Amino acid sequence: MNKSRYAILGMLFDEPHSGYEIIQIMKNSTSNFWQESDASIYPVLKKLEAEGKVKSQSEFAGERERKMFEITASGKKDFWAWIGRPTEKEKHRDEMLLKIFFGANINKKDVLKIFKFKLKRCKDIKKTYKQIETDILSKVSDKHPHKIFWYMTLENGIMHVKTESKWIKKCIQILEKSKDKNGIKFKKKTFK
Amino acid sequence: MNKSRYAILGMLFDEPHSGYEIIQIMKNSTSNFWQESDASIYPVLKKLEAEGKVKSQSEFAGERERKMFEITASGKKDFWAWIGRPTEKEKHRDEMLLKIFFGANINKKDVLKIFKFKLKRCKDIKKTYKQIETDILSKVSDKHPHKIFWYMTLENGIMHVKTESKWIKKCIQILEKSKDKNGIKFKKKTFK
DNA sequence: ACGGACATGTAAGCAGTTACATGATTGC
DNA sequence: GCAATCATGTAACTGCTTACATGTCCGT
Repeated sequence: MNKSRYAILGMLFDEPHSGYEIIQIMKNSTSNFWQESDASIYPVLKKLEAEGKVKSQSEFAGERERKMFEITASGKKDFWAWIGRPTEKEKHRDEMLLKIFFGANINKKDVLKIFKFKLKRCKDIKKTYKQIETDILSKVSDKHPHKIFWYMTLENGIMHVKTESKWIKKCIQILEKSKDKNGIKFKKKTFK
Repeated sequence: MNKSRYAILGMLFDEPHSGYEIIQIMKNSTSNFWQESDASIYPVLKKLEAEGKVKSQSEFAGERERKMFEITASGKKDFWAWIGRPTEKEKHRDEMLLKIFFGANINKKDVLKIFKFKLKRCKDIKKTYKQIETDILSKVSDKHPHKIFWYMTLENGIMHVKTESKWIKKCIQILEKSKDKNGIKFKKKTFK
């Protein structure tokens, strides 16, 4: 339970939230660059409470319980300590790039299919981002201290998805111009 | 053992390699978007062999063994089946973006530190990419069927790292222009 | 003689996911 | 009356990493 705890601590920084709320907030705000599976939130919260980083209090709406968690002073200290530590390099795996890397072993049509499939996904993502911008971010007051940072993370997503689209289009062009290299066979070493 | 197997199968497509060689090749070529820890290669190779996707033959240089693995027809079939399947969305976690998302709870100086730290890392990565381009890629013959695809994956890295740098510089500018919002305090809800 | 690269593996552990389990409330 | 959403959790599994274990060969 290494990084999830800081995501949760950060979510609780301004005001108390229930586990369920944290899940919803993450889905609507950080899912672009940070997501936890639903089930993982509750055990982490439990552990954080045991360590005194958060404290909880149950609210009831009728019979239904809502356990609200509040960050403690010790939790804030942890959060800031994390902020101060150098950000670790993330090992991000890109399955599409792996496929493209092996492109010479795939026929051209299939490579193009991979590109076009991804391009479509990029378009969808771009649309989602634009929607977040108009539906959510633009409605937040400029005085809201978080707004500038929420905007930054969104902008990061927009810029990268545009870059990805540009790269794909460039690759498609290169591919379509290139003669099909299927004729040029590789000398294959095999034993037996 | 889900995706690693295809990375390995792909590496063996043209010619047999030992586990150790695969590790080296990955370090020098796909580490940008795909990496496996050293220890993970051997068990996967073992499993692939048990499934008949690769077959091995030991070579000896004196006492030292080198187990060379060759892909089988069944392995190639698996590889192509993977190529044909839609590429899964990857959940990539970006710790820096998470920190920035919580920027309102951090003092401005520390946010700038996070940006500048990442900017330096971007510069280093860019340098590495350029080195790969001049030291390795430019020396590969244009007729080499893999070259075009190796170039594409490298170009992807270069474009994204440039985008990231651009984004960071933009964010730093925004931050430096903005008045320190520390005065505007958030109404904090706490219980008790 | 010794460190570093070459070479292959095992064991333990952990972070995170999927699937499961339970039940209340709201809206149609 | 039923589906969707609200709400909290557990259990089992899996994929991956870290650390360990062993030994050879080569250059200085």
